[in-house]
Amino acid sequence: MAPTIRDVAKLANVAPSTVSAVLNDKRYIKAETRARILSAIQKLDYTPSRSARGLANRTSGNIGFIVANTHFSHAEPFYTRVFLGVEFEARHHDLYVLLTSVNGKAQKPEPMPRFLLEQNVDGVLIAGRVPDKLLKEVMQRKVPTVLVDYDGKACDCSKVLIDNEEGARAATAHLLDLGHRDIAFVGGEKDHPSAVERLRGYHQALATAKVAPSEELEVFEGDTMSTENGSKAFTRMWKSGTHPTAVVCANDATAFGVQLAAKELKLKLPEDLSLMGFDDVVMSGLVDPPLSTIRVDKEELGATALRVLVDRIRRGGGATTTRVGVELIQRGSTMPPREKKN
Amino acid sequence: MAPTIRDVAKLANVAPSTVSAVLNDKRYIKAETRARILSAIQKLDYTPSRSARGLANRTSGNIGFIVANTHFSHAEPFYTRVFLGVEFEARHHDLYVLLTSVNGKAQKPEPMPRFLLEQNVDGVLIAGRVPDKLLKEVMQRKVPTVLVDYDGKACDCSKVLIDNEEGARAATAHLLDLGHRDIAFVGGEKDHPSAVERLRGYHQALATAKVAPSEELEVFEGDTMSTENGSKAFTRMWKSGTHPTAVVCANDATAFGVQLAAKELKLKLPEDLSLMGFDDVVMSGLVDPPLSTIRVDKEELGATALRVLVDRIRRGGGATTTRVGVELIQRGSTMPPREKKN
DNA sequence: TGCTTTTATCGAACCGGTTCGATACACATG
DNA sequence: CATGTGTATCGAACCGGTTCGATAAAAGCA
Repeated sequence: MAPTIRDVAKLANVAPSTVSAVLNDKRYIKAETRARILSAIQKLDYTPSRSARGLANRTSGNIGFIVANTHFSHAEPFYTRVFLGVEFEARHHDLYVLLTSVNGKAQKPEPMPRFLLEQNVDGVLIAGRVPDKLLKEVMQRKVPTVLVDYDGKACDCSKVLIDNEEGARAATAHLLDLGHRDIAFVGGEKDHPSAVERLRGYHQALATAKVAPSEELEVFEGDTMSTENGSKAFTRMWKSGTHPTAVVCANDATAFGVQLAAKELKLKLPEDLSLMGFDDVVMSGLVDPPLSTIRVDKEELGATALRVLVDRIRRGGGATTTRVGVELIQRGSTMPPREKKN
Repeated sequence: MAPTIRDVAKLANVAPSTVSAVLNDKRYIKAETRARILSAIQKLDYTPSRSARGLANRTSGNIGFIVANTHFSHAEPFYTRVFLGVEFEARHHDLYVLLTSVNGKAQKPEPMPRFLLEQNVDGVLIAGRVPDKLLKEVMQRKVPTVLVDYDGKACDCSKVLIDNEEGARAATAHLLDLGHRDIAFVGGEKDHPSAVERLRGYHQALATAKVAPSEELEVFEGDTMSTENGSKAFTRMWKSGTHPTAVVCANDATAFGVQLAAKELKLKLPEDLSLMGFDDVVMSGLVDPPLSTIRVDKEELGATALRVLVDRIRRGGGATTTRVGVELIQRGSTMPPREKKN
């Protein structure tokens, strides 16, 4: 049988409540008494029971991590790494993380995650896009919630997001610095919050460099930011006669699509076309030429989200929005444009 | 405040213990009383508190899932999907799953997962290879443990493994059925437990078809089952004058290696060489020609592991070994051999 | 010296379940 | 009719923590 707080109390010759006070750093405790209790804890290898603790102060010590299954078992371990960041940080806060996946394209009325129904979490992290319906239901529960990498509109909870605007600005500025002036923006789904922000960053960089934007240079396709849609969008633009010397892509996946389409169109990379991605997925370093991109620190994203959540749980307060920084990674897909033939 | 069992009891005009009896399906309860209690539970939207429950029967309702970080954030979401299978199945058993990653190449004394130190799990699943030291320490804790997809030797806990032998047998039989007689086995690390079993299955299939095995047709390379090693091994064999019409590979990665090497050697696929992989990773469907392979149902692997664990927890008993089935996926990399020129 | 404030510890009550002996009625049996 | 057995429910004690008012010694102050 595991030792209880009463065992510790007996060994240290104090009342259980005194041990509890030491454990929780409350009330006045004589230094000598504290030492005696701590040594008793050591001797017995005592760990407080989470169930008992939870029962007494009606907290669970758990936080829930919700992610769409479609995002999670994706080949690119983006949210996996976000989760690892969360779990690692949670260790410092004495919290357990309950990971659950929900059906991303929920047609049928999907049940809520158990830990919410059973009120068994002190807070919830929602990673990536999830169905609006779920989001609403979670909000109704009044559980402290933080959205990670998804800017659900009309959702007044805290958010931890990638600094998409700054990233796209840096990506575009990098191409401008290389001398490019005809820079396209190729995306998949046009309305995706991240895409919108990245497009804005692209515009800002152009404005700063006093390069006029152009409708023809901004193309989108379909309702996801996928390789296929990237490919289609770029092909359409190119065939319609718009020939940029560089492309800022909504993310790495669309960049791969552009890469494929460009090869199909007999363009030589990166000489004929410079390419910037966004996310820095594993594949980015493996394609030919390796993709220059904007790196997002996934573990840090998760760790930050957890800290924000803990803050809301412990200190309360209103909804906040935090942006985690990005980093430009220069690989082989970007170079100065060919000399213009006049 | 959430309703308690006493609220339910009051509403149904019974004692709390009677509600508990209904909840746990114990003792004699009059049908009419049960109905009254259930309706009260409904009306109040009552869910029993896990903490209180855990405290009373000193169980946590949690199970731990341990995986090496190197395996987990790998691009191929193998263990991610195993985990999803576990979590999904756990819902039916009213268990929460605590996922934690450990350092795969732990040189330094890494701390045990928290949930073990705090005795906060009723059982543990260990997915994939983890450091021997950790394995030993977990065993010492006497927590019910099940190894998933790792046959840790001298570890007398239950195991749930892939049926490697059967898979390789099926792969080889498929090639034999197509008419191949000169079938090679190409692997990476020769001593890897999975590779050993798969080689055995290959031998069995040959024996059944009364085809004599040959040393020249079995090649290995290096100490991992990687694309590079697959490529090297095949090239070496081919250049030494051994020219099979088909190859069974230790896994998909080595198969990709063989594919690359074969193209390098100006072989036309699949006409000149049929190829079988093993695992059915995401990439298998994307290469050219798409790889015929042996599919492992990762979610099922996880679900099975959880069921085995639950069984050990609830019913106890000795260590068992379970094999989960595999499925032959025929894609474009296999076809009958060319007519032999006599 | 007498009185207030600070420091230090105790112990009973409580959190929300589960367990199990006590109790009591209904019905069958000899 | 006495006795035994199966059915049905109750309620007190318990699981292992936390909380907080009570108590008292030590320190500060007039």
